[in-house]
Amino acid sequence: MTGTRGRIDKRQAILEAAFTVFARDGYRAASVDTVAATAGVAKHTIYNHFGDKQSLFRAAVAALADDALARNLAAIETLRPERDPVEALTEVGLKLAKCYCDEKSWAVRRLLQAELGSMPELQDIVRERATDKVNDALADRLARLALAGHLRLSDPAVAAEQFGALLTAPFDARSRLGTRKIPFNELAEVTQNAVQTFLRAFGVR
Amino acid sequence: MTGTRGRIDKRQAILEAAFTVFARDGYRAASVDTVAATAGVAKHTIYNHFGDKQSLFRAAVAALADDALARNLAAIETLRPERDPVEALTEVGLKLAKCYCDEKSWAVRRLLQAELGSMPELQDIVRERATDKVNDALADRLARLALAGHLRLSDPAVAAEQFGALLTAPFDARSRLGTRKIPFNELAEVTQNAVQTFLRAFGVR
DNA sequence: AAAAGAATGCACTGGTGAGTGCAGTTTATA
DNA sequence: TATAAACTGCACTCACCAGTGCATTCTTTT
Repeated sequence: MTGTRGRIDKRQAILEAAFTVFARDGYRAASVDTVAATAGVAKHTIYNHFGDKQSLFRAAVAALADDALARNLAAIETLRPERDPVEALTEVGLKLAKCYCDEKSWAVRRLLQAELGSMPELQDIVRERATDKVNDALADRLARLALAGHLRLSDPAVAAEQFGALLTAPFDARSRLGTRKIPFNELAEVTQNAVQTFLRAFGVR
Repeated sequence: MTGTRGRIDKRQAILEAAFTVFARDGYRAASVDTVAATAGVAKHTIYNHFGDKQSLFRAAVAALADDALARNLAAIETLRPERDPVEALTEVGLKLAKCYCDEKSWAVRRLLQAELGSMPELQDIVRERATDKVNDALADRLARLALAGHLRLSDPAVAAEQFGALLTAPFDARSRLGTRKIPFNELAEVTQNAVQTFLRAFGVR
């Protein structure tokens, strides 16, 4: 009666393979046989663990969303009110930009958007696990910066929304929706631009 | 030898039906039979006009991209340097936001992103026809505003990029990727926020 | 009116993929 | 060591769908 119900290593291997294959081929074009082959596992094992293709997909996406949340929150932690706001915002911005431009992040967003029609719950899975929490955490930190006298803002939620917008939206075009890898200096440039504009609008100067 | 080669009305009906079905079901899940039925046309007719499923898809997406471009450019026309910049930016912002939140726009972006892997050319089709031109046009107008002394900016391209970011990115979250319809007052609110922040950063005050 | 071109309906091929059934093997637990 | 549970390999069903072939029926042009 130990915790090895379902042989965790296999389950993990399946989840990783599933994400790889789904990300490469898309949900519909990916076959369960391919996932099985990639994971080095019999097709039956997959059906034992996850029941059907949809559930496997949901599980894979959820796992990735958890990952992404952790990395984003870790980045936001860096934003402490006792630091120099320019420096701190730039560092956090760069970290968040890196998260956003991660290959897996692109894949999750792509899969999510593609299958929205057939599996609306996906939206909530990802939003509850990641997006919302990241925005809240960022808003909290910005509020503390404002309280410390480093920013002048009326609504921290809006400020977080806009900081995020300035930081991520430019990459949609620049990386051609994740097709092209963004070189580091461009990452830094966009971050720089975002922080500069954000501080021009909300900084105390 | 008149211009009716291919019976335009049928071709048009097919394109519209194709887009409807693709947008609803996604590229792979949509069957050519369904498109034919929706268009009220025999399957053969589709193959006569477009050759195969992929070409039909490309044609449908391209047609929609042309539409979107026209609407976006029309919106940007409104941005004339002799007008009051706050008013002008707000009006243009609202129009652009409306374009971005249009149901068809969401569908195009969804389909595009979903099929990027299997049809990379799509990216270029849409970018050449719409995105790039819109950005350029916006940058041009912002440059003229700056020249007229209404804005203080070093790089109009970056300014356009950021105005676009502030204007569109918030809707990704707020409309849940196009799932939820944005009520007008929220559209106005986001636009308001965007213009306000943009002018705080780049306005002459 | 005749001929050419489009469009239609229907049946058919060939391919693919989700999910199941089964018989046998490995691994862990008691 | 016995026994249950998990895993494997393979074959099989069933459904769906892109694309084609053909005989027939409009529609347009000359």
